[in-house]
Amino acid sequence: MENVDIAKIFEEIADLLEIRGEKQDAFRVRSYRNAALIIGGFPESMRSIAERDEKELENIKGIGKSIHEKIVEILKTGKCKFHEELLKAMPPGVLELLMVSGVGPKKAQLLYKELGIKSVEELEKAAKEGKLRNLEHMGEKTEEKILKAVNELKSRSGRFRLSLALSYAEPLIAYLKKTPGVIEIEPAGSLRRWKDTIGDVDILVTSKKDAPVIDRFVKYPEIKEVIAKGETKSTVTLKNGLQVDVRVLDEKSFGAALQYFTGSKAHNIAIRDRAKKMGLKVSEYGVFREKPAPEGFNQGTEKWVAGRTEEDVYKAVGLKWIPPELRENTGEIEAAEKGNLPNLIELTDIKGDLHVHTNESDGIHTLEEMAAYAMQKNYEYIAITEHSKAVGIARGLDEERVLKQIKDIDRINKQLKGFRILKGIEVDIKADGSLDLKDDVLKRLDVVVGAVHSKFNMTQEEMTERLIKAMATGLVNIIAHPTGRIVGVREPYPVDSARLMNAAKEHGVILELNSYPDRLDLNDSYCRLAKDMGVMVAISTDSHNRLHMDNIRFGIHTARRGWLEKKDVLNTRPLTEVLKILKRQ
DNA sequence: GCCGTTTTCGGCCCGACTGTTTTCAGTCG
Repeated sequence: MENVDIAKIFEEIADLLEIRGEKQDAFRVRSYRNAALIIGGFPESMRSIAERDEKELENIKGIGKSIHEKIVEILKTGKCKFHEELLKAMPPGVLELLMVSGVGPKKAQLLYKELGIKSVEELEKAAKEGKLRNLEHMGEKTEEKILKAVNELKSRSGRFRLSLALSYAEPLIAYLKKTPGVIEIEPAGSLRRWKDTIGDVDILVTSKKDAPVIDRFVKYPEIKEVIAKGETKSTVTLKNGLQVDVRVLDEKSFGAALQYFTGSKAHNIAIRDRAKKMGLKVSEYGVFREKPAPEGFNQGTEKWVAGRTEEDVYKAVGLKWIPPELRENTGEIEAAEKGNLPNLIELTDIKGDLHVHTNESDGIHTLEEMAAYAMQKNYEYIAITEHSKAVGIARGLDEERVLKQIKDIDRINKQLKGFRILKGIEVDIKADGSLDLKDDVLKRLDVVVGAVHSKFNMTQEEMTERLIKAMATGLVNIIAHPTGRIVGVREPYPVDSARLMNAAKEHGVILELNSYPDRLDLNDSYCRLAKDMGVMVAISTDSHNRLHMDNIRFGIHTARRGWLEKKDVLNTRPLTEVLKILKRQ
């Protein structure tokens, strides 16, 4: 039971309570949803916290007595009695109805109560038969909308990877920029927070009065369907399935809107809650001070106090500006309050790349070409780390070819000034935890990256043992693939992260954060855990061609999401320090 | 169900859009 599984149970409890719709449940629903948000985004697993000390769970803000007990119950038994009871009273299919856009708890309840609908299929059937239009607050249009949404749900492929969403959003932004009267245009939402997957794209625009922003937006040729179109807001679906929201704003409220639409939801709720306690109200239009109603009036007045820039908004609620990547309500607000925000790593801090392939194994460019591109990026060094022989499909190197490459690199290094190619390898960690190349050859290299390429279906314990054994050889500097996660394709292979990191610390091993936009080996929560446990991280690209080196920006933003600072990352250091840390000099 | 610079009870984030209504309920972000 990982955090996501626990979060899912609480999310379902919230849904079920909401559909049940008893008045006194409304705020319980919020509590469960809030708990799901917090647990889902929590940097450490509930399991390892509970193992250390169950009482610690109660210290987490948003988790009280009841939810604390339920977490312990779920960890112990794998399920939650309260959840099961709710499920018994409500056919599980009714929950599915919430996945249909336009159907929320109230409609789901109505559909179930009045028509006995308890699955998406039944909903579709009833809509086709024209049975929905007779229900309260529903008509023909609702019926149509639901049918459309059901089709949409059937064809929807889920969230988009960040890199893909960027490739769709950038041309659209360029298109909108050409609208006469546009002043400023900025993507917000999870795109701005650099989440590794994106549900939809939010674009904010400020413009002169009456600029035809929305009118031009809905004419974008890539649009499949306009879902909503108002004066200041419009929602569409693109042909590729991506949903895009555009909001047009006054300059005066641009900062407030940027803050609001950047999210995350959990962060915003916390910010608004905080503001309220200070007698302020935060909306996308600004920060307002509420004045009490004068004698004889029902309603007080509001005074606009901030909103032009994000800095102003945060300042108004007594906080330092918080980088978008941190806005998940996982401690950043408290840190901003105390002035303890991390000084996040920047792209320009990176001095080299420690995981690069050439055409000697499965890359496409030569040693010289890769080095030249790295120099162009103002790097001081790169490490050439080919696959080893066990990875036959990638033309992995055996001992003999490694020795030959060492000679090649020595030769090229002699011709280079102010730049050095490090001799390395991405050695395969075999199923039993042994390494794929002989010790004496590995010892001759500057850097050894260990990686798993086979038998991903091991149990968590077996996989953790395998990695720890490899670390214990004392020959591995950097461990790649500690989660093996491919965004949207494969969930992480199971590793006991706390144990892994303890072992990394013990053996002086560094964890690799792979910058492939869809192959995040270290995700943000692992980064944060690594930071908390004092384990160093290397942000690498695993480049197979020279342009892959540009992917470093995805790694940087993942690292920022994981609160990493310059000092936490190996390859922000100059070459001499790196070699010292790798204990090769 | 959670929380506390409104502290153990009484609050709990805010606004736009749609479709149904004729002043509003539901959904979404």
